[in-house]
Amino acid sequence: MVSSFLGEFNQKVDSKGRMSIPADFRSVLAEGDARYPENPLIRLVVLHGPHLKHCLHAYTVEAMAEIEAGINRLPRGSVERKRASRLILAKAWKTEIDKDGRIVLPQRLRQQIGLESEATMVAMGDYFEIWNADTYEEMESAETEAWLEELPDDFDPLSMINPPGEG
Amino acid sequence: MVSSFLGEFNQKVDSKGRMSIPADFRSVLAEGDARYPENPLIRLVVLHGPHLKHCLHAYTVEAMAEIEAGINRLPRGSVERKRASRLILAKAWKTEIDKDGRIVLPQRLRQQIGLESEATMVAMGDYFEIWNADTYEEMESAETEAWLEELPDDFDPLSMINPPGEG
DNA sequence: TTGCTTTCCATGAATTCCCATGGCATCCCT
DNA sequence: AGGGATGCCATGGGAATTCATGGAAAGCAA
Repeated sequence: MVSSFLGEFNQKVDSKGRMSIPADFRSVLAEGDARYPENPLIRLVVLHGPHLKHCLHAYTVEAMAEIEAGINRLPRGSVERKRASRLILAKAWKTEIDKDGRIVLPQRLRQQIGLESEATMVAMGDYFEIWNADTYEEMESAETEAWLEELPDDFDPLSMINPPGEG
Repeated sequence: MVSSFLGEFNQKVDSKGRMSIPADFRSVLAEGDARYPENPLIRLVVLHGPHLKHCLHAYTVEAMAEIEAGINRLPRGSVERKRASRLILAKAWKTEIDKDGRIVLPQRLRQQIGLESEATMVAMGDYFEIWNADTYEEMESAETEAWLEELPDDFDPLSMINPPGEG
């Protein structure tokens, strides 16, 4: 059982594109990297397909292996498999966290999500998102406002979840 | 079957944000942590989503695992799942109780509920709430007053409960 | 060389760890 | 029942470590 990403963190991005990965996330990424700790440099995979306009998705190498396995289960030569490969595999970037706990995001990826001086990383369970901090804040407050209007004051998001064994 | 949180406790919060977890709660949290007692540091998860303005919710890791499982049952990539992740997983904070029986609440969480020097922890069955002691006292007395007006003098809250096995 | 990338080191702040204290309840022995 | 001893619990202070971050140095390619 691997633990999942939890929480939300802001980190600086310097002029070289360097960005600290929060310690909490590093430990999850380490769990999902069988090579660790023999090899102390923790790996991760960042997806940046065309469906991701505002943020990048970061996975452990283990979770990425499962995604790859899922693609391999599609019929060889099928349109679906080619499409999935093109959108996922071709748009994946594997890298390592350096000994200071940072990665260097290539300029191309920073541009794609409009990342400048500050990033927000948002846990989503088996992956986390990388946002421009300002963009994320806008999106989130807009979204929160929207559901605060729609839903009763005392709405609890836990009510969105069904108990097990109920179809 | 794990035992549930019971009772209501006040604890000091020092300038570093440290707060003792009541021994009664610790033992419930320990039951809900499969890693205990091999690993003597009991874990817990604190939720602080936007629906929680006045208090935080603290869960055992086991209860949190169920919540995560519920989220994972939602279709991958669905709006519901993303929303639940943003409101729950991204607003969750996993920590450990140190060997002195305390946790350190990050400043950000203390601010969210206006927690200063004294906290009240209120058992709610499978989780407990963390309040600023003053806020809780006000809220509770106001609520109690309201109930006394609405409800008949001889109202027994136990009447709200259904017997088991009756659908 | 020139520009770009990677490696290494420095620092301040924040966090975690470790030890000390005092209160309260319990236990035990006489 | 007295009265001490014991142990757990909540709380405080200070030391040590980790973390995020900035800058310099060193490699590499064009």
